[in-house]
Amino acid sequence: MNIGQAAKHTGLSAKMIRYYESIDLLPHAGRSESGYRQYSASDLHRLAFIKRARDLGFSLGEVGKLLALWQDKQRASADVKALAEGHIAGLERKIAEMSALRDTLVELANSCQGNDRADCPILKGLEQGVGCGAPRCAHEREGPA
Amino acid sequence: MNIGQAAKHTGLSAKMIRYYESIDLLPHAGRSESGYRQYSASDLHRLAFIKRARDLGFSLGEVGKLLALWQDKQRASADVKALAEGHIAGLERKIAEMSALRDTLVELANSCQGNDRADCPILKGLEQGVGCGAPRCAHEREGPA
DNA sequence: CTTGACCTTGCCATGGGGGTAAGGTTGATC
DNA sequence: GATCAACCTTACCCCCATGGCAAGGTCAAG
Repeated sequence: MNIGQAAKHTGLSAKMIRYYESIDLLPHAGRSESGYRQYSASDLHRLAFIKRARDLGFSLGEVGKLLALWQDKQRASADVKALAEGHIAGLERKIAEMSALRDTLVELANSCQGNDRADCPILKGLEQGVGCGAPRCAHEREGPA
Repeated sequence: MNIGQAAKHTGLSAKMIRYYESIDLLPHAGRSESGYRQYSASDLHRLAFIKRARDLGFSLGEVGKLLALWQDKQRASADVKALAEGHIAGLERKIAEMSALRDTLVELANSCQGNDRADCPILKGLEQGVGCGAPRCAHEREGPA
């Protein structure tokens, strides 16, 4: 099977399949006489695994670790669980940050009349400093990090 | 004031201040005789505005629009509000996506014993396809986009 | 043989920075 | 006057994950 067919079957782009090979997330694909990459059913299986892990938001580095654990029949399920839980923690951190930003913005937007007059508390908030729970927002905190 | 001092006062890095200038988010800074960038109080004001908008998660493109609205004394507050609400909607979309991913991962992780045995439902889920509400996860839906 | 769909490699771009090098300036100390 | 550290300048390359484009090879159908 050529790369285009493999792409269609897995939902990945041909470009990304080549990229994954280039960063050694995939073994080098076999080649036809004319140099076309050839994919077997087990290659498709691996590609589909990668696709699903990416869809769940794992980084390519994490996907690599998951693939290694997947291949390793001796692995402990605790290792996999730790990886997943680390990813969950990262997601929850980001969700919390974004929720804090959203809340601040909603407050600002609610205080803004949103009419054709110039007065706008949103811009005033940006001008003067507005409460902000995000980690990047360090200018109003005390600690070093 | 030199760029290092401006950076300290605003919480931005000198690097980013130069970058913002290079993409015309800032007017070209004045220069000393020896070529050092010089920043006035109003420059600092503008930099602080940018910093706060970035802290609230606005993209540099959005920051540019906010700056234009800020400068425009004739603007309608509705324009600013629309920008903020667009950003809020984007945040909420991302939060929803990430929450869906988190929920899926939590389910998988909960079903995993996390001991030293090899059996691991997380890897099985990745192998066989696991429910996924994210938009990138198209392989199990029907519509085109 | 031509056409068009597919494949190959390679380079550039994104956003929002970080790092690092090679050199010029400034100001204080010796 | 020399030297040294801290600052500044420009100009590159790096990250992530991906898209796009260009120039050329291949393959199958007409």
